[in-house]
Amino acid sequence: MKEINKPTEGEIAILNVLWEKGEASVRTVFEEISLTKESGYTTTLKLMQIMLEKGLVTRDDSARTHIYKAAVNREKTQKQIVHKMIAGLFAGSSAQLVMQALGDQTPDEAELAEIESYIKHLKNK
Amino acid sequence: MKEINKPTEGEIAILNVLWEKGEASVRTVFEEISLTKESGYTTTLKLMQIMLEKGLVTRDDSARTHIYKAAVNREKTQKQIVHKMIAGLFAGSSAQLVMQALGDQTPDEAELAEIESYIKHLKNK
DNA sequence: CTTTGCATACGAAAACAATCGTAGTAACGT
DNA sequence: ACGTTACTACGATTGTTTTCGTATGCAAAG
Repeated sequence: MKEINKPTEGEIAILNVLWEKGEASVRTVFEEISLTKESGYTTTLKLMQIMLEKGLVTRDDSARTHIYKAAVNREKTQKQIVHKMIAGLFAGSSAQLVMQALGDQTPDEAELAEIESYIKHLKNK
Repeated sequence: MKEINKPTEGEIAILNVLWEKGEASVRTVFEEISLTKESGYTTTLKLMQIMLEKGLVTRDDSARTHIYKAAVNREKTQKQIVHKMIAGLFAGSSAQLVMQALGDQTPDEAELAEIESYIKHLKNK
């Protein structure tokens, strides 16, 4: 049975960089994260080491500078978190979440159209 | 200055009960929470006392049994959290969140229709 | 070769969250 | 009136996450 390893907030930030870039060194991740958050290099390093232990990332340590990759699937992880959120905050109604999300910061036309067609797709099932 | 008081998970569970019921005693909240979670009465009590300090709830302590109310707006709080999530986990694309939410656990026809009409509404703006 | 800089490793503190035990007290049933 | 039950208060413990300081090693530049 696969254990549900809910990444922490700090871990998610790191995963985002790895998902985005495919792979990255600690420094690269650190610099990316530093853009929005204030903390030291070794903090990111430590966090990534912990994530390695947890199996959230893998790394190639054949070279002096280790290169990390996400070991968990992006969509799957997102789904986990969103699901938890729907359950906890929206009493199981995904519609509520959706409308909250849409109302929050209206997406552009293209995005709306995308969602619409996705809904059509769902209805024809 | 508007405080960025992000409630913790345990606090959200309590807020949900208060939002749902309008107001409630610790015991009422505790019993509601006990349905899904295992922990002691005083844990809920303590948490609610902390929430009072943080300003997340108010209470009427004129009677022996204190009655609590949520002090933060439900939609606003949901919005805060969802927004944070979109920013952190979906790189600013609410459409992605929406589709993740919908794909996660397909909502029923009624919900889909509701969302559709909501999108139409957004487009005509 | 030596200095300097960038890497990793790791322990430990700090910050935050959740849990519980115990004490004190008001209310209630009998 | 008395024992039992239902509350609140609050300190202390435990658990988790984040943060940093320091040790150590390698490698490139001078």
